[in-house]
Amino acid sequence: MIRMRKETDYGIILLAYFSQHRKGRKHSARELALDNGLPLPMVRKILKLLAREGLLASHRGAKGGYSLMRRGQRISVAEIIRALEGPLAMTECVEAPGDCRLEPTCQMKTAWQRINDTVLQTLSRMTLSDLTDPPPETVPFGGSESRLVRIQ
Amino acid sequence: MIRMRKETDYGIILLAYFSQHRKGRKHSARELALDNGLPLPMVRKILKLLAREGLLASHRGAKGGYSLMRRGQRISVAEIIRALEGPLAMTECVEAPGDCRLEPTCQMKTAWQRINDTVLQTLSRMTLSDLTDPPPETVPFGGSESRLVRIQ
DNA sequence: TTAAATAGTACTGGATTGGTACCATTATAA
DNA sequence: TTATAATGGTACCAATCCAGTACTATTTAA
Repeated sequence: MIRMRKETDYGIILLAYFSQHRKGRKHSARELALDNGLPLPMVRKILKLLAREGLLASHRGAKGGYSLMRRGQRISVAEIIRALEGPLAMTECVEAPGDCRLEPTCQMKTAWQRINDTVLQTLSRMTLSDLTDPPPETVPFGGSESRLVRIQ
Repeated sequence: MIRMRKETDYGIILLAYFSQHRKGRKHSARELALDNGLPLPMVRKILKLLAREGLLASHRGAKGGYSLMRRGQRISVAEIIRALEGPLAMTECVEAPGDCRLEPTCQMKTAWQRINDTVLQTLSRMTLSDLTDPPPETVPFGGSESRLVRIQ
């Protein structure tokens, strides 16, 4: 499966909403929940996280809310995922080297490291605004500053 | 996190073991568990799955065991993952279009589809033998039959 | 001073996961 | 023909994880 957590899924929806509105604009948890059809308590939880991780700025008090810290073009999907689910680590040995009992004999470690890096690269190349305004090309992501690399 | 299941992790270790031995050679669950330091019942469970999914051939009876159906170069990591955890679907809407309550209003669907495709492509490009005998290049995976594509 | 907002934290029921157990079936070989 | 070594299928269990909720404290605008 390799399923995203709902938190992350929702988080991306929320951030996309921000990125589609005027840059500095504040949105409250209530507004975001209503407009996106998401459960308010979840939205609250997620926004707190995103603020703590530095993707959103929070404004307390009446007429408060959250605003995007950077423009959508400058926030990568990888960053969002890391903020909401922690570092991308497809196996234990990638996240906590030395913890896995099998590590001394297992020959997969460097392979996993590379798989991980590759997936991470893929997700780092996609920005929030790519999500809302899909770039024209069909094959792998990449905006204007793309360079050539071998695949397949 | 985006963590692999232990089942999948172990499964890849097991398949790599197969691919490092002579092609048609049979290995029993017991042998595999011992040699790789994995719990026998888990190994049994995984082997059954891999056989059902067509990656391994099973040979019942005494002196039985499992053997690889194809050579390591012809089995991709994506395939193994799919066999053990089902189709790669980072969100609900990718796996079961129409089931997500948010789908009518959510604008992320095509984006997720593309993220998914990209990650899947990445994993499809890596073969079992790439894992055991890492290719020299550092940047994204790809064997000899590579073609050019834009990234970054 | 009131109301509207975020901050922090704790909780809960249900699903998923890692791991086990057991019995049926199949095939080898003495 | 029978004992044994193997897989096939299925059911089970405890522990963890996850989606979602609740509550209280704090901050700020009007």
